[in-house]
Amino acid sequence: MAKTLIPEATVKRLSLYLRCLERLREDGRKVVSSTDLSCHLQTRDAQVRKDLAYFGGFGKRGLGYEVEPLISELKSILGLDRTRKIALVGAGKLGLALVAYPGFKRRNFRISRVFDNAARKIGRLWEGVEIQDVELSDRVMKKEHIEIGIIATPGEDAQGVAERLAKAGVKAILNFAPTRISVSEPVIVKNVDLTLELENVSYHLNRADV
Amino acid sequence: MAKTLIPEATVKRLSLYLRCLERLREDGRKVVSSTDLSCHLQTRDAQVRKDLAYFGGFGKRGLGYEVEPLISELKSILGLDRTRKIALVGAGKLGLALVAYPGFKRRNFRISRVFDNAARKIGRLWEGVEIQDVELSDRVMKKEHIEIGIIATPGEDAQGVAERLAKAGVKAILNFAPTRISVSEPVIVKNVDLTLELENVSYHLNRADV
DNA sequence: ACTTGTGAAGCATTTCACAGCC
DNA sequence: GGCTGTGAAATGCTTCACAAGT
Repeated sequence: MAKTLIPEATVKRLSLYLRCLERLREDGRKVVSSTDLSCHLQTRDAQVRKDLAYFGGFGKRGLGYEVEPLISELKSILGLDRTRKIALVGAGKLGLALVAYPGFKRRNFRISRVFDNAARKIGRLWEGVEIQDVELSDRVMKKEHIEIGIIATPGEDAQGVAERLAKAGVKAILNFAPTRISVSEPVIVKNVDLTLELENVSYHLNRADV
Repeated sequence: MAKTLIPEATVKRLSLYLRCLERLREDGRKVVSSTDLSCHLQTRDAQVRKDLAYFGGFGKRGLGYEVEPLISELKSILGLDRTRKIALVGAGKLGLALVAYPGFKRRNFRISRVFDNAARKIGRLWEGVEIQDVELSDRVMKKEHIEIGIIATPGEDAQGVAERLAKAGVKAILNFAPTRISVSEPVIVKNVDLTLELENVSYHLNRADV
């Protein structure tokens, strides 16, 4: 039913267009051209038009795109117009920083449950959420229909947690642990490896003379 | 002088090969084939061979690639065989989590300076590093030849910090703030937007029926 | 027999260029 | 005049298929 002919690269840029539009809106802009959008991101104007045209003719010829309606359209396309419940496993420094991260709330992502396996952490409150025993996660997550799981454990625990999350009926997993995970269930898995970008930088520094 | 004919996609995979090889080494493997490597990542064997061949004939026909030498080669290509000094600006929850992140140390990235502009944070110790006034950053960074800057401030401060880092002679900037930054100087800028992946997940959940 | 290295083919994405509309 | 939407061309990346080496 869904037309999956849309390039993944296009979908990734949608989020960037949304950010850019929100900034332009704050500056009071009512209408933007594809050229306006393209010069703030690093791409060509034709790319912007083609990307947006995949989802419908949002623009007006001779004029451009209206900022406010386009923001709404993009939010709807990205599914950001409704709240998504998230459970996070691993209440270490990184995990707790993610729970407090304002960028998630701003996009309607709500980390409503936090789990850990360390007795000394269980029961504590963080950002209004109680840290619970990971053993309870299966039941809680099924009952509350939590869609997304975030893994912020040490690398060696990541695979086990991933399998647990998958069994608990999660539809997507975001893995911040520096270990590749694989799941048999039909779950969307995204690995967010914080060192990858640094390694990439290191490579390019190495090449640029010295 | 540098042959820049190497696809960026290849460079990104190099880091993944390195991780995979280190795991295989722990399992006691001495030699691997391109097929071994490809099935752990999600790519084809020919891709692995082509990627590695860009940098030299590391493999032996009929046999495969020796694990230990290949790990060394990849580290050298990625510039991970020497320590890189990093300064982090923004001692909030995310910033401090990054300072403590073990994955960076493991790859020879050393966050040797931490800066903030909040008086109540300045002077505190974290992971053995003193949090310093961001006003001192220019002088300190130039003196210590710090190559990489990490921005972990709120979004509204990111652009200003980026310009400051660029003037302080940094060669690359990793921006964790949810705001696009741009710098005039010839600096490598990488935006690591933690919400991008979540938004991508949200899009795909939206498409997969409900 | 097994596995690399690589030109050639195939596929995906980006850019060009222009018709169509405001 | 300015700007979108879109086929067609160009570019870039991946996969195939096989010669060559061990």
